[in-house]
Amino acid sequence: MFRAFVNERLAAAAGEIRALFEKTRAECEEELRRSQDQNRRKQRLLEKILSPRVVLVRARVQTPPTRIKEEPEEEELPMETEADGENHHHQVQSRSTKVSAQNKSAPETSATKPYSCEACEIKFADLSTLTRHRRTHTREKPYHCLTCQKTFALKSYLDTHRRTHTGEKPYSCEVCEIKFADLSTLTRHRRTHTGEKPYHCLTCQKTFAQKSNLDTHRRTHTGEKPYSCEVCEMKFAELSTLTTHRRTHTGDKPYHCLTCQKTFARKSALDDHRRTHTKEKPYSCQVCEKKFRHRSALTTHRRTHTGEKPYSCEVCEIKFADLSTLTKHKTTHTGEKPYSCLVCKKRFCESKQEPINITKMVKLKNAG
DNA sequence: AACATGTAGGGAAAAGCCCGGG
DNA sequence: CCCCGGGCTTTTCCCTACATGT
Ligand SMILES: [Zn+2]
Ligand SMILES: [Zn+2]
Ligand SMILES: [Zn+2]
Ligand SMILES: [Zn+2]
Ligand SMILES: [Zn+2]
Repeated sequence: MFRAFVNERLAAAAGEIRALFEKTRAECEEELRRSQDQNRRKQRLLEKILSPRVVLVRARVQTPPTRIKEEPEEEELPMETEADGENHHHQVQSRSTKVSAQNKSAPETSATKPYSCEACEIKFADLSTLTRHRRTHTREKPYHCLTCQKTFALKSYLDTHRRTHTGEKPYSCEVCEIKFADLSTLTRHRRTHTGEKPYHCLTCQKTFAQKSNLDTHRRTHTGEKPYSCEVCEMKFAELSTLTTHRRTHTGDKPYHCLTCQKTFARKSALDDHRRTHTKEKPYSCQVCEKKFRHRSALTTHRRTHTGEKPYSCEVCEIKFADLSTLTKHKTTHTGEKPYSCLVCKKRFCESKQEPINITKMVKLKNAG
C-alpha cells in the first residue's frame, strides 16, 4: 500500500542518486580536491595580504607589499563568491596571531622559503615539507588500513584512523577525564571548559566554539535550507533534521522500549515514553512544587498560575489556557445550531451577523 | 479544567574523523 | 616524530508547537 509505495519511491531516489554519484564520483572528488587546493592558496594569500597590512599601518614607506601575482582567471566556485570578502568579520583571529606576528619579522620570500611546489607555487622552508606536500597533488596514499581498506597519505593519519577500530583513546581531558582518540578533538573539547567561543554571529551576536556550528546557525537568519526530502520536497536547514523527517515516510522507528516493545522514530520520544514505566517526573513547577512527567504538561500547568490563555476561539473570541479545552469548546459552534449560550448551554441558530448576542455571551462568560 | 502522552520540526552543543603544514 | 589549527560530518540533546485522549 502507501507505505510500500513510499519505500519504493525512496529506494528509487536512492538508486538514482547512487547511479549519478558513481558516474560523477571521480569528477566530484577531483573538483573537491581542486577547491580545497584553491582554498588553501587563498588562505595563504589572505595571510600574506593581511599580515603585511599590520606592518603597513606603521611602516608604509619602508615595506612595499610584495606583489602577489593574480592567478590565471579560474572559474570561481560558488561558495567563495561573497564569503571571502567578509569571512574575517565572522570570526576573531585569536588563533592565528602567532602566524602574523612571525610574518611581520620574516616575510615569506624565496630566501626564507626556497622550496616551491611545481604544481601549485606554494613555497616551503624545507624540502621535507615540500616532499610531504607533493602527495596532496599526487594522491599518493601508501598507508593502508587492514581492517577497512582505507588508505592514507601519512602514517600518522593511519595511526589515528586505526583507533576508530580499536577504540583506543590515549588523550584524556585534565578537567573532566573524558578520553579522546584524537588530540585535536581534545584540544577543541577543552574549550567547553574554558568557555572560549571565538566565532561570532554578526546578525544576533551569538557566539560559538566551533566555526561549523556558526555556519549552521547563520542559516536560521538566511533561511537557507540545503537539504530536501526526496519524497515530499520539504526542505531543511540541517541534515539531521531531514534524516529524522525521512522516518515519517518510511515508518522507520529505530528506538525500542525494552519494557513494552513499543517503538519510536526518535530517541527523545522513547525517553519520554520510558518515564511512563518508571513513573519518573523530572519537571517540577517552581510555584507549587507539583511534578510532571512531560515538559509540555508542565508548560500548560504553569498557565494555571499565570492566567495566560494563548488559545482563543475565532467565533466568539473566548480564550483558553489549554488547547484541548478550546477544541472541545469549538464543537459548540458546529452543527445546525452553531451558537450556544455559555450560561444556560441552550443552542441558537443565529448567524455570525449577530455580534451583539455574541459579545453579550462573551461578557457574561468573562464576568462569570 | 487540567493533565498525559506522543509526533514533529528547529536549533544548538559537542564529538568523530580527517588533512595540511610548522 | 610531535604539535597545532582547521575542515566537513555526525551524534546528541533540548526546546517548542501541536494533536489527541483522559
Ligand atoms: Zn580502517
Ligand atoms: Zn573535559
Ligand atoms: Zn545569529
Ligand atoms: Zn518528506
Ligand atoms: Zn504549579
